[in-house]
Amino acid sequence: MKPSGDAKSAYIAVATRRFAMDGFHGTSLSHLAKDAGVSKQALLHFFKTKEALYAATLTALADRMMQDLIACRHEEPAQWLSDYFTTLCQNAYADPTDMRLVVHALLDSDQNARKWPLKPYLDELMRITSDTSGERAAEVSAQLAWVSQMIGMIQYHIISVPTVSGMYGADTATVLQVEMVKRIEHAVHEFCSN
Amino acid sequence: MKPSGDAKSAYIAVATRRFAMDGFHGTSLSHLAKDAGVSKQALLHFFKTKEALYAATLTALADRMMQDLIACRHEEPAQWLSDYFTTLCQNAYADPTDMRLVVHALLDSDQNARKWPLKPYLDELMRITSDTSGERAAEVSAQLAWVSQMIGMIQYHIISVPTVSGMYGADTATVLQVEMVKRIEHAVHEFCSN
DNA sequence: ATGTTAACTTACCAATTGGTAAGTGGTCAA
DNA sequence: TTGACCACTTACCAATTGGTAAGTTAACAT
Repeated sequence: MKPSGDAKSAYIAVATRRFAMDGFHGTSLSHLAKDAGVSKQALLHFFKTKEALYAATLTALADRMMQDLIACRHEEPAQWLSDYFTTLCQNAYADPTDMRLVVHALLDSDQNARKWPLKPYLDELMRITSDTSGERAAEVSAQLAWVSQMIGMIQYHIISVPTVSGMYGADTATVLQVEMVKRIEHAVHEFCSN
Repeated sequence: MKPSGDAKSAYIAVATRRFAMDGFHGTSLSHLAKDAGVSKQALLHFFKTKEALYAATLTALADRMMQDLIACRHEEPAQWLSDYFTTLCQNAYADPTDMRLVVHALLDSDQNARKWPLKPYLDELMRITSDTSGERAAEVSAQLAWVSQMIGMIQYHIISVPTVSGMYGADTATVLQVEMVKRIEHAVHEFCSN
């Protein structure tokens, strides 16, 4: 018998990739099973429904994003944020899976009121940003706006890469990537120094 | 007999709403037919496949976005951009359909290399931005980066409204909307005055 | 009156969907 | 040795999918 946890997380890994690519509705259990090299019911043994597997996928995503954020910890909040956002963007060029999954999940979020597992991650991000601002830490909405703007800017940019590349060529897309990282650093700098 | 053009565009309107809500894979021809109050084959009479209907939907979207952009025309490019982006955002609060559709289309764009109908719209936006900058109109990628950042910021914000509302309450979401419009104006101002 | 065409409808199709039921074979504690 | 349990498989299911084929109905030009 194979160790249980391994198989389960392997299935989540497979599901993550496919859900990120094709979304919830674009992914079938049969495809997932074929990707994982097992029968469809192997998945349903661990996750009672497709929805449950999707939920597990999103929870794992939230854990990963929180880990990545913590991994960039730095004494200076400004440096922390700058490091985090730039590495987030750079890594997403190599593997856009997580960013795509977040956006897919956002688009799905109306129809079924699912408890959103990314809230702790967002809260932690807002806590860090509140440390950068000396006395004016009052307005929560301003921090939420900035954080939302930053991750939105990164995630949207990542999901638009294939389209931009198709429109203006791979060269332009590459130049745009460099430009975007510069803009991220600029945005963090500007936010932390006023 | 009903006039042909009316019915066809009515079907596109129905499809637009549903594709924007549930994406391509989450929408079935039967649902669309029920929404439109006709049989499934009424749709297939005008659009040979589901893909073709989706493509027509995206083309209509592109036309609409171009129209909205032109409708805001102004002597001053800076004013034009400011007007356009703020009204785009404001309208999207009332009806997020178009913004959601764009994002869905972006996520779909890898798997099938479809000719992207929004390119003229993007080109026009970049033309306007190039008018704002006096002499430094050289770098196309910088303009593309800015334009992509602006529409990304707006579209991502719009699709995240339900989630943010669920996380932090409708009140916070409303405050965030006001904050976001201010940020748009600030971004346009900053871009046009350096 | 008649033929043509456009805008549909009902009837049907194979393929795929998410999910259930009932095993199978191996591991491990007693 | 036995019996429980776990990870998994094969077999099956009703429902739905996108799409085809063959009418039907009404407007309109000739």
